[in-house]
Amino acid sequence: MTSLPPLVAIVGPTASGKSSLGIFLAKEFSGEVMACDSTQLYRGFDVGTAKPSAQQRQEVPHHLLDVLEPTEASTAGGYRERALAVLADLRARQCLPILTVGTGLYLRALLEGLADLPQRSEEIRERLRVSAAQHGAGHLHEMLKHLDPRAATQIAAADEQKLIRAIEICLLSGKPLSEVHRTGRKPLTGWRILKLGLEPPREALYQRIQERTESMLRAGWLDEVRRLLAGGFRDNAKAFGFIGYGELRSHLRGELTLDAARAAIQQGTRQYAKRQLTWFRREANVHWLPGFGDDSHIQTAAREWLRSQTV
RNA sequence: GGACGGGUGGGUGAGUGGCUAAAACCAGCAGACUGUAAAUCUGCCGCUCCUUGCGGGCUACGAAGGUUCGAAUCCUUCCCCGUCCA
Repeated sequence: MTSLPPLVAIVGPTASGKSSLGIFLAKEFSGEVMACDSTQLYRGFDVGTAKPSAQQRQEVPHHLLDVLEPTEASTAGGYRERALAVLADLRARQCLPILTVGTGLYLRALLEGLADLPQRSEEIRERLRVSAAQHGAGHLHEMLKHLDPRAATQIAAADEQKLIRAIEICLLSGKPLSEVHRTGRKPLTGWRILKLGLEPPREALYQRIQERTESMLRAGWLDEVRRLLAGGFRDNAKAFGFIGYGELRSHLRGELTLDAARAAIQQGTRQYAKRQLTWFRREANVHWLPGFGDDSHIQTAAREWLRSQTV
């Protein structure tokens, strides 16, 4: 009854095997993989972001990897634009898009659209930050209360990052945030969205994170960091905030033992996986599979489900 | 053998007679999140009962006794750990 071409989105926590499942499904259904991950966008950050290998990328075309320099900032809006371009291309070639989704916000931005919000302004942010530092805690929240009382009730007084964004929008648009939020949101149309979720048992997932960290280190993660540091861009390059990169840099500087760095990475990754699960649980219409994406039973189940959806 | 210092909830660690189921931080769990999202923030966090209440009961600050209306906090003995002296 619907003739719209399907679009598959695989959601799941880090280390749940989204890439493997994506490649498997791409082969089965002659599709191509689109990463939906804020970190894999960055060139040069490969091992630590668990980017698909060169070989995997040869087997199946991958999109939205390696499109940013470490010093560039990725944003949900930017991702959406790039993704729309890729989708147009895949549609023209009648390829099945398969998104491997680590970054829930980016998927939502793509599927549901973003409101017509002004982009960030570093000048305003700087001013707000200075003002916050001068006036102390609670100041930004008070400010937002004046600009948009409704929005203020939804953002915690301590959440400086979100407060700044909200105030920024009010100032730039001249309207309250809660009003602007309701305008201009354009959901993705022309595709039939099929969402698959990977949710392995928590203990197994944590075990896998443990092991994957080890194997990333064996695979030359440290050398990668060394190379990036030699690249000489500024310390505050956003990508160095990704899990592990900061820790390994500290280790290379002799501030952290490798054991401590490894433990911190594993812990940070577990916490990240948890947050991803919290986000994805709210996602509507996800067909959940209770295991890892590289498990053949799960792959079969995914394939059968997709078949049943795309007859 | 002697002299000090110390043993607190999963961890670090505050607390020297009642306001203490015990600060703070970490870990853990749950949650929020429309342009930094691998980010940022929130709640819960001994066990248990129900009529879910700033409710009740039980257990808890190395162990055992004691003082006191009341002890993690004072006293005694014992057991551990650290440093120093022999």
